[in-house]
Formats: sequence, C-alpha cells, structure tokens
Amino acid sequence: MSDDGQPGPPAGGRVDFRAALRSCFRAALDGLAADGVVPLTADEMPALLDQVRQTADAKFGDYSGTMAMALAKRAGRKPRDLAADIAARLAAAPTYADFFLPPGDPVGPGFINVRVRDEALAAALSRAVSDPRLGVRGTERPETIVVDFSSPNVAKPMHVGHIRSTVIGDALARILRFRGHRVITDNHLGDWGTQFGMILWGWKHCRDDEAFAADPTAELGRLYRLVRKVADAKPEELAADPAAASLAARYPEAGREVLAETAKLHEGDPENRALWERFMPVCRAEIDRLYARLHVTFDHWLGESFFQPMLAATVDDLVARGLARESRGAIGVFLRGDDAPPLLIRKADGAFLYATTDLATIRWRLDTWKPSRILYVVDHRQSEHFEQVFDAARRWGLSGIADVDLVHVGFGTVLGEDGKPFKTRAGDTVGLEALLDEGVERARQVIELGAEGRAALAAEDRRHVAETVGIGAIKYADLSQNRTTDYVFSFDKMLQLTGNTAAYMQYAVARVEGIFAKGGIDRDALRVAATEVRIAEPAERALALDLLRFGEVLEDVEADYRPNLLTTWLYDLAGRYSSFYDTHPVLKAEGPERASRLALCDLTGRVLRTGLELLGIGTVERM
RNA sequence: GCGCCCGUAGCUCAGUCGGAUAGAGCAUGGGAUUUCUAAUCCCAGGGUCGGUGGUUCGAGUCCACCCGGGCGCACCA
Repeated sequence: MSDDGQPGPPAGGRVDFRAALRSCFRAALDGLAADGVVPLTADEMPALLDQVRQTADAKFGDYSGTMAMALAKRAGRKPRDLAADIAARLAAAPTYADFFLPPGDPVGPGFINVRVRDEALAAALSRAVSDPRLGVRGTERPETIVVDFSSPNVAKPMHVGHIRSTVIGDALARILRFRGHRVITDNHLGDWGTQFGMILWGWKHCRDDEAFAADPTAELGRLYRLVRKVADAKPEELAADPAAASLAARYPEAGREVLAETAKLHEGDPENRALWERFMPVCRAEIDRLYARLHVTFDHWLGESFFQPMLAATVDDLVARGLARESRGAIGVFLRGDDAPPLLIRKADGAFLYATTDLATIRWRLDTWKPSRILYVVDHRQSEHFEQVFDAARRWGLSGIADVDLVHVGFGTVLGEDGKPFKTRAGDTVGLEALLDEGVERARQVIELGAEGRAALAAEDRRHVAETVGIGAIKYADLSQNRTTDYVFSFDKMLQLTGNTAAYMQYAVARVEGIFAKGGIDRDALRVAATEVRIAEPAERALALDLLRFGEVLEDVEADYRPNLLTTWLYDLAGRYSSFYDTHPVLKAEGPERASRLALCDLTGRVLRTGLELLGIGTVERM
C-alpha cells in the first residue's frame, strides 16, 4: 500500500477508484477505532487498506474489502456483523456516494462489495480522454531513484544473458519516471575487471593484427573467449579447443599472468593503460549499436573504471574504522563473525574486487545524487553478494545511508532450451545481435504471409513493422514472466505472434488506428468534445473500468518492481477491447453511442500504446 | 555442511504478500467473416496446486517435516 491511499483531493481531477475507495475505508476504520469497536494502530492501517482490491469476479461488483473477517476476532464480533458495521460507516464516508453505489449487505463470511456508479465511471472516462496523462495520477511523493541495470562487461560481446537486466531495468525506469519520480539510470559497465586482464594477456601473446584491423570488436571477442579457456584450464574445455590447449601447454601460468595484467592495469601501468584506452571505444561502439536497436538509453555510464580512483580510499577507510582487516593476505569485511567468509575488498595481489567498487559506488551515489532508493537489476544468483554489500555499506555509516533503500531487484536465470543456465563466462552463447536479427526475421515472415490488408504495406513500412514486432516480442516474452522465476530462452516461444504476446497488443493498437483512419476522425477534436460519454453495454463498461485502472497497476508494479503485472493487465485490456470490437460497431453507431465508443477506442489505443511504451515496446499505425 | 529459490492443466506459465467455484496462452475439438485489420472473437474438454501434518472463519499462498530440482557459499564479475 502506498501513499496513494491517503485521503486528499484527486490530483488534476483524475480519479483513481481504488485509491478513492481506500480512503473511504480508512474513514470507516478510523471511526471503528474511535468508537472503541476494535483498537487499530496507524501502522497497521496500510495492510488493512491493501485488502481493498478489485473483485475476483465481476458478479461481486468492482471492488471489495475483506478486512472485516480478519478483524472480527479482535472485535469479539461475528464477521458479518462487523462487516455490516464497516459497510454502514463506509457508505457515510465523505465522497463515497460521489463514486460508488451503496455497498449493500455483506456477502458470504463478510465480503464488502462495492460497485462504481455508472455516472462516475462515464465522468472519469471523459476526463481521462481529454487528459494527456490518460487519467493516471502518479505518486504523491516523488523520490529520487537510481536504477542500476544492464551493466555488461564491455570486453566481450553482449549475449542473451544480458537481456533480462537490460529489458527489466529499462521498463522499471520508464514506469517509475511516469509515476512522477526523479529517475537516474546508470549503466555500471564492467570495464575494469579481470576480463580486461584476459584481453591484455591475449593481446600480448596471441593477437591477430590483421583481424583487429578488419574488425576490432570481433578480434577482441575472440581473444577474450580464447584466453578465458586458457586461464581456466579446464581439461574438458581444452579438449574441445586445440588452439586453447596448445596455448595452455605453452603458458601453464596463464591464469596467474592474467590476474597480474589486471593488477598492473589497476596500478597504472602505462602500457596496459594505453591499451585499455585504445580498446574502450571499440567496445563501446559495439554495445552502443545494440542499445540503439533496443531503444534503451542511460543517463550515465559510470563504469567500474570511473570508481577506480576511489577504491584505495574505500579500503583504507573501512580498515581505519575497524570494519575490515587483513586475512590470508587479502583484506575483507567480516560481517558474520570471524568464522564466516568475509566480504573481500582487496585481493592478496593488491587488486580490488567488485565488492570494493560496489561500496565506493554507493558512497559516490549518496554524495552526488542523494537518492532515497537505489535499485540493482541483477541476476538473483548474486543476492548474497548484495546482502553483504548492503550490510557493509550500512555499517560503514555513510552520510545518507540511513535514508536510502538499497534494493536488489533480482531476476531468474536465463536458461537454454536444455534447461541449463547460460553461464556468464561460457564461450559460445547466442549473441544478442543474432537474437534480435532472428526475431525480426521471423516477424517479417509472418508479415509476408499475412492477409491482403497487409499487402498494402510499403516495403519500408514492412521493415519497420518487422523490427517493431520482432524486438517487441523478445522484450515482451521476458517482461511478461514473473521476474523471480528462471526464464527458459526459446525462439519459438518468444516469437510466437498469437496469444499473450506484444504482437497481440500492437495489433489491437493498429485496429484502433484503422477505425480512425477509415472514419477520418479528428482525434484532437474528439478528445476536447468527449464530455458526454455514455456507458450502456456490459462490454463497454468492462472496458471503461479497466482503462481507468492504469494508475492502480503502475502503483502495484512499483510496489514489487514487477513489470509482469503491467503485461498481464495490458493483455486483459487488449482482450476486452477485442471482444468489444468484435460485437460493437463504432463507426456505424450513431449519436452519443458513436461518440462514446469513439472515446473508448481513442483511450484504449493511447493506453495500450503508452503501456507498451513504458515496457520499452513500440507500436505501429498499421500491421 | 550452511543459506536462498522453485515444484500449479499434456506443454509454457499467472495467481493481486491468507479471501469467494484455482486462471491464461500454446496444443486439441467445435463454432463465427454481406459489417471498422480473422495476427481476431465465442464455446468445450482438461487439476489429489510435489507429499504429509499443523495454524483458522478460510491455505496454491503461512509454519514444520519429507520427496524432487536449481543456485550461491574468500581472492571472477
């Protein structure tokens, strides 16, 4: 439950029915407590008001409150009696009658069911149609929120394992921003770690100058993959790669030497530093191209190298404060006593670790941006790491640490079709670019096979549609899954263009556009004139009510950082629209009915488009 | 060994932090197009929610134990 349940005037005339009803319930419960029926403290109120929700089934009304049953025992009353008491107080709450029909008798063991007045629904709908924010209120307490996501290692080509952080992080950033927060996105590039040591070692021992001249990115990628195998020296990997095996035989100390190259870079060795500066633009050009194609942008690109100058001071400070100490030649923060493994912040060879960078980064962000939240959109396998880093940061006693919420927004591992995870360090996974190409190609094939209506699309339009649909399908497949569960990567599944997919909603948007194109409707004029909306048919009412829940859904997405709540709702919304569209003529309707249906179509199109936009998914006019 | 996560329809998954007869999609079977894009809509079959106990008005959801699977646990990130 968030701030939106607080009483208060609706922002900009926008109505959030659930928030309005919660504030009525709050008044009812306050009265209950004041009259001594049941004692209630202020801090348990949010959880109780959370029990005001959309009903499971429309036959029970639009919203229901279930807290009476939970409170009955404490009140020493029968659940139904207490529910009736609450319902009576609810009906008398200020503004209740403006929005809702009288609650009536409690149902079952004590459900208080509420239905929105049709006039209130029509009025809210007509305001939403004329509102650039589509009736969405947004948060009443804007915060500064840092979203740390994507963060690939620039030394190696991006692959499918990077897609979740990128897509989920981008969607969350867009949604939080739309909610009214000040959002700062930061791509914390891995541009300073061991993987650069591998490239440096590879460059010095087995580079191919011609290949580098022809395609620098590919050559650096080759070096990374090759040296990684040589350094790890796993027999089964070497057996499968003769080139790596012969190098490993020639340089048995390769693993140590790679770490030494990394340490030299960190110490400011001129040669390694110069090579790093030469490689960086090559690496950036590669990932920039992919971000452009994904339409993902960042406010900042503060990679590990940016924080490198702060690392020594970070370690010194933690040592000086008695939080960190030497152990087996390394330096670590002992968080769980002397026996449990510490959080290492400096290796025995002097090099720093990613925990060091993470701690320095927290300090810098607190000093610079003073955020109230920092979100880390990172694979859930790193949950322990973040627990430790957050714990260490709190003990560190940084300025502002008490006021910041550090959140690891974890997500399930990307698995291959064989059910095994894509290992970050594994050699040959599906490249991200190849994945996007395949998605677009499959979408293009569907378009070519399509009905005559699509034959009218110009070649340029077809390319654009294929790109939008193909990449949208890939993003949507990822976002529509509960973020905490593992995610099986499957071309066939994500590129299927029927059912619960982005294409279904993009198609609904295109059909809305079709109506306005065919009817030659002036949508701006329609929005200004949409003052007399009438909701008559059940399909219209269901659609209208659903449209007005946009703000509720975004609030819920923020509460748990779960974009799949938005995808589910959008899919339901598109389904309601399709049902409505199938049975209710719009252009052939007349008078107020036609105007009302046009208003519904206009708002549906814009809500779907905006919702997809918040997921980072594009739409097209025709498809 | 310690810690975290998961087990729901044939398949892939939702399930609003305890609420009403457990929902979608795909697949299967049937139906709808003189009408705004059929990439659509409507209908049907399909379930001991891994198992056993417990907590209570109520459990897929919370607790305990068991079965089965995944991940992490000091010098990679």
